[in-house]
Parts: sequence; C-alpha cells; structure tokens
Amino acid sequence: MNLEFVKNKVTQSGLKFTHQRMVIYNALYNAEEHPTAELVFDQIKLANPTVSLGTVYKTLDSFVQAGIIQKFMDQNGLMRFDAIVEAHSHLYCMESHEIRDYRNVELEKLLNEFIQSHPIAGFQVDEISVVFKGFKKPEIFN
Amino acid sequence: MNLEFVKNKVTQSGLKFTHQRMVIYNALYNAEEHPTAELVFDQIKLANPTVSLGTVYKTLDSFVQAGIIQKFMDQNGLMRFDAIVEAHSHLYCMESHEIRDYRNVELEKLLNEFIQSHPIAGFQVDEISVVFKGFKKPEIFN
DNA sequence: TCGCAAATGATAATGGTTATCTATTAGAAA
DNA sequence: TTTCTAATAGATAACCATTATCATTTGCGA
Repeated sequence: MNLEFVKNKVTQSGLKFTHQRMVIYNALYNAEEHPTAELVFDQIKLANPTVSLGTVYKTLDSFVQAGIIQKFMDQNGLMRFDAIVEAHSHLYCMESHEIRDYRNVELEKLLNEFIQSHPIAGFQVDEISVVFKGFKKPEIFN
Repeated sequence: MNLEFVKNKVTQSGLKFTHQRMVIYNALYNAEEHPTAELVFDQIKLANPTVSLGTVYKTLDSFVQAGIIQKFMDQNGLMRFDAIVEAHSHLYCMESHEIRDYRNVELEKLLNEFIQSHPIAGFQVDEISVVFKGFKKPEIFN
C-alpha cells in the first residue's frame, strides 16, 4: 500500500495524518468484505496493540464525515464501512450474512432512467441503493 | 378494524390469539410509517397499560416468524416493522429519517428482468430491495 | 372443565456504539 | 528547530435498543 496515497486521502479533507489513521484506512482499503469497526480493530491490533477500539470507531467516523469512506447499516444492525465511495449495490447472503459489493453500470443507468421517467410525487431522489438478497454459491463466491 | 380479519391473520399461522396480539397487529396495520417496537408500544399503551414492551418485541417477532408481517433494519440501526408482506421498496428521507413504502410494478418487472438477463456469478438472487434516498417535499409527502 | 404448552409481564443482562475526560501529538507559526 | 495549541488518541464509563430469563397467567384442545 502506497503511503502517499493514504496520506493524501486523509489529508485532502483537512484531517491530521496520524499513524492510527494510516493503519485504519489501510485495513479498510484492503478488506474484502465490508468490515465493522470491531473487524477493523481485530485486523490491526496484532501489529498495533496500543490502538484502542474507541479510536477505530472515531477514526472511521471521521473518515465518513470527511467523505473518504462510506458507511451503512447491515440487516443485523451492525455498522459496516466501505472504502469505495462511488455508488454501488450490495449482495447480501442470507445464510452467511456476508455482504459484497455489486457494481453494474447498466443497472445504474436503468435505475436512473426509471426515476427520471417516473418521478415520485413529493419526493426528490438523490441516491438509489439496491440490495440483492439471496444465497451465495460457496464454490465461487469466495 | 375487523376483529375476524386480525384473528384469522394471527391464527392462520398456528399462533394463539390473544388480546395483546390483536392490539399489536392492529396498531401496526394502521400505522402510517414503519414503526419500531417502541412506537407500537407507545401507540397502544394508553388503551392497554398492562401490555409490556417486552411483549411487544416478542409479539412482533412472532409475527415475523409466522410470515404475517415483515421487519427490516433502518439506517440508524432501529428495527422497523411493516404489516405489508409483499415485496416493495422504500423511500428514505435523509432529513427527517422518515421511511415510506414505494411500490411500482414496472420497477419490479424491470429489476426482475435485469437479474434474469444478468445473472450474478456465484450468487442466487431471491429478493431485490431498493431504497430511494433523498428528501421529501413537505407539502406533499404527508 | 382440565391440563399443559404457549404466552405474558417484570426484570436483568447483553453488546455495539457513543460520550467523557485526560494525556498526547501533528502541524502551523515563530 | 522550538514552541504553542487545537486536534487526536486512549481508557473508561455510559447509553440504549434489543434479548434473555423466569415465574405467573392463559388460550385452547382433549
């Protein structure tokens, strides 16, 4: 992971660049799934035993405020974080509760066109998020 | 509200019919928004002061297990309940945090066709839920 | 009407998240 | 480089929606 890249990410929004922020951004950026604060904490604590869980929470929240990461609530009420800021949909496995990204420009186009041509009375749509619920086929999903 | 309708709803899935279940189903069925357990509790407690919050939680959960209502997690990590079991999308107001139903058969058709023609490798989709995030126009939305 | 499994009510426990408060530190200014 | 200060980190307690526990009550089939 490029230190300069992370430093720029953190600094660009006026946040001070600290070791903790470096490590936490890094862990999130490299995570396969959409980790909770606790999962990020577990990921970094071996190499950084002095970083506290509270700092992980606060740091992730700072990143969200700064717009360099996203967060969302999963079906179990856990806050999950995501280094990808672009709009995207999710796959949710109802068995394993895993959550993966799903991006498809055709789908985005389809939805945008739909909402353009079918405006909702009394409501202005800024963002459309789709969750595909189902079951992963284990042999391929990992 | 028709007592027989509620009684059938509750009984059809093998649940015993109690006063509490009558009152709780009723409150949910007539709710405009998608209430939390606590909101349902507030709704019924004046007329039913002996019903406990724990019972509301347990009862709503029984209904979900029985398939006669739905539940979902909102963006703030609150569990919300919904008497409408048919698949439908939601409007989420980022200002007031209100959640409303949105049903559109064209949209459902569009999404089903999309997923038919664009199967996701390693994942079997059973349900598609869409959240339109934006802002309500107060004069119309209520 | 009886008997019992299911449901209720009261209460405590859980656990993810947030708040608080003191010590530390990044980064601007001198 | 040194100094200064607001921002940040760490430790800890508090919060609060939800769940678990358990004794009591009750719907409903026999």
